Amino acid sequence: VSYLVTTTETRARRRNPRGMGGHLAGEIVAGALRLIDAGGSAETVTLRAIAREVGISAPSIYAHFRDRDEIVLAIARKIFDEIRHRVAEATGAGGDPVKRLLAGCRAYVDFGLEHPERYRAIFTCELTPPDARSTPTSLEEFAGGEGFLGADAFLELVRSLEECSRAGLSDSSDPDADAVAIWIYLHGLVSLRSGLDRFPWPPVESMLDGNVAKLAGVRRPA
Amino acid sequence: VSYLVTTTETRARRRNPRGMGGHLAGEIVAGALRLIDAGGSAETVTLRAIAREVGISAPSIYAHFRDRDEIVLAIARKIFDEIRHRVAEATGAGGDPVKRLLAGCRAYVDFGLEHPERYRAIFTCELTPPDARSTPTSLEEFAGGEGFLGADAFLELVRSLEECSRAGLSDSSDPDADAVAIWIYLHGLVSLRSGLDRFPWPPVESMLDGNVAKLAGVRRPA
DNA sequence: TGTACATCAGTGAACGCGCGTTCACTGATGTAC
DNA sequence: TGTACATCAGTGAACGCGCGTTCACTGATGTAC
Repeated sequence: VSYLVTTTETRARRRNPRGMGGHLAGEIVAGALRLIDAGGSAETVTLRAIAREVGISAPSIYAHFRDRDEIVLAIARKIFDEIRHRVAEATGAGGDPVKRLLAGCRAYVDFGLEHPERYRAIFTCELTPPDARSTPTSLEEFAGGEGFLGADAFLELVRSLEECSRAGLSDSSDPDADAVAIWIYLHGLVSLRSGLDRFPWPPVESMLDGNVAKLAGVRRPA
Repeated sequence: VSYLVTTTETRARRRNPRGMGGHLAGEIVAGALRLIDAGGSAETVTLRAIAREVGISAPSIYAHFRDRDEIVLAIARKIFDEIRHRVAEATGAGGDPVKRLLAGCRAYVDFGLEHPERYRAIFTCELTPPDARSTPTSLEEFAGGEGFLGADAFLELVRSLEECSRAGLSDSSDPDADAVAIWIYLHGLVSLRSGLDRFPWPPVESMLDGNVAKLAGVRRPA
């Protein structure tokens, strides 16, 4: 006879004190993030699995979220916030514009490679909140609205490239278009690398700076 | 009283003639592809949904596939074959090496943008067949094995870049690494564009050739 | 030419499961009198 | 100080659903004699 010992994880959660019931919303999002980090795709992270992870019953979630979609949206917002924060921190760290552009790109890629499941999750679920309906025609208009949750992180990139251009450090004739190209490269790097872990990738450092510099029309840094 | 008319789609499928039962395998893969094209993620394409689409009962599938995973693998193989074929066709169409490199990239991207669901599907499901277990250390070793179903299409890219280099048309000091960078760019272009359809993307033509040329270290074509 | 039989392509019913969501509820904690 | 009551944080049981998979089967078609 063999036993399958399911780790019941008795996890003696004690209920929040009176008036602190709102804390559960945070615990729910945190639990969902833990599930994503554990390798589950955005679809494996079910409402019931979250409840199990947090240590509550499934119906308890409905006091804090209208439905499953609202949880997914909350997770996406949180992940995007994290990316934006890390990129902004790197970009604002000082140095000449080229250095700051490259630091921002590094921060973006580092986040993606450190948290491949989170990065993947935000591109697997719906990225646009349901209330954003109009179709923008310019970059500014797009970033101004709430069209794409990650718009801020991307705008940070555009701004640093424009700075390079203004400082005469980039011969980019169209910074907006080149920022898009860089973003495409960064996204491709993260998603291809973490999707194909058996591929003999060159080390990140050797690929990133040089290729971003090429796309940005920037003289290679020393 | 309101009726929900589910299009029962009586689809009078007649059984395959004697000895032609094997045809059903093809119909199953074709049906699954239709489901993917219709917008379903790789997980929405369930065994029962496929059976419904093809017009057979669910158990009939087991005569041709061991389980659901085997169908998914068959689909992935088919899609990769299609990409490889289109890239090889474009690369082999003639012209100077740079022209052929760019044509190959265009073919890759065109496929991805024409069939965003198919492209997404192959990167959502497991890409490595279960029998490939060793971990390669070089590009050649990787492409030699069956490690990644899409290896052939990528190798096509490496070869055309090496040709450019040999013909003195590229100042790439490391064609393998630059081919990786290009692939990353192409993948990023396809997957970001088709994931974010509300973003004001510049037209493909204006982005592709120029940026690939930059990454390849190739003098911009006229 | 007729008939028994094997083969083949595919079915229908059933299984146990996990899902999202609903409903009426419980039991601890603070508050008013 | 004691007690009735409202509020709050969360439950347990149940619903209908679609899933992958299994099992024993059916009914048409070709073949041997």
